[in-house]
Amino acid sequence: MLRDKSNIKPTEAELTLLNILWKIGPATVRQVHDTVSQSQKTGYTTVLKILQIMHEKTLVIRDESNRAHVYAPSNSEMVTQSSLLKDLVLKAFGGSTSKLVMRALDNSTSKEEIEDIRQLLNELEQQS
Amino acid sequence: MLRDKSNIKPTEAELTLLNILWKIGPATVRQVHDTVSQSQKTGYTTVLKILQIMHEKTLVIRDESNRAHVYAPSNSEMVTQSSLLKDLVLKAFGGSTSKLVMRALDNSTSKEEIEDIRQLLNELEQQS
DNA sequence: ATTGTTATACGAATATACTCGTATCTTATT
DNA sequence: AATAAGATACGAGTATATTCGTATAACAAT
Repeated sequence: MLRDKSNIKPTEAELTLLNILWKIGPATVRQVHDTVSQSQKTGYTTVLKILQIMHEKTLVIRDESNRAHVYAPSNSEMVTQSSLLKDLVLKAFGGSTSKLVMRALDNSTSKEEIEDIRQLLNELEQQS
Repeated sequence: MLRDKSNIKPTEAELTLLNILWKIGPATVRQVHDTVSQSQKTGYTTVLKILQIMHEKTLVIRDESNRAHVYAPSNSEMVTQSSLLKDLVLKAFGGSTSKLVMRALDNSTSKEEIEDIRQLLNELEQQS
């Protein structure tokens, strides 16, 4: 069974690096390593290797025109977030998005957040 | 670093079996295997082994008073769902639950679901 | 040109997840 | 009692994820 390239689920380490690339934009291994090192101890070649694997999986694209390759995410943060949510909805919420949303919303949700979500619900309703 | 027992993340195979246990209630390996077999081909001893591992991880409890042990989830579906969501919020949404919720809600959300969520928002607001 | 710095490539060690065969034990049936 | 059925335990093979050391190549500085 061939995997749908558009729907590869990044592993935990891969997601960490994707978060960095979304934040700082296209970057070299050095830059990614510097950034990730601010929050956790990781070897340079570890970051390199993971980016290489991500390239094989087409999770990132890379520009090899310079000696230090420049990596960039293949998919936007939005697309990846949607994909991860879809996966979780299927595996833990019986396919029901509203169940997931209702579970996500709990007492710790602030008034501002509640208002933001209300606003979005209004917009969604008008569209349909 | 010791792991918080209440916050162990089940793997994909483990979550499949947990879903079955939540649905059919406490069950023997045979019953779980019969159920999982309805949707996928899996060996009996594979199910057995995974349940044994889950027992070691305290993801399930088991009653050994009869020859065929009876397995039951340690945590409710609700608690596990919340835990998985919390994990995803941290790893893919910068810790923002409302970002996750807003990403989860898209055009495919039905009017009924929208109304359900509105209702929940009202209740949350009154509580705080 | 030689040396030092910095890059990629590659292989290997380790950890975890998943799968299943075989051994062994318990209970039921003849 | 002997056999069959059905259960758990255990070990091992395979796959994937993660980590990093070492080799080698590219470039810079002297």
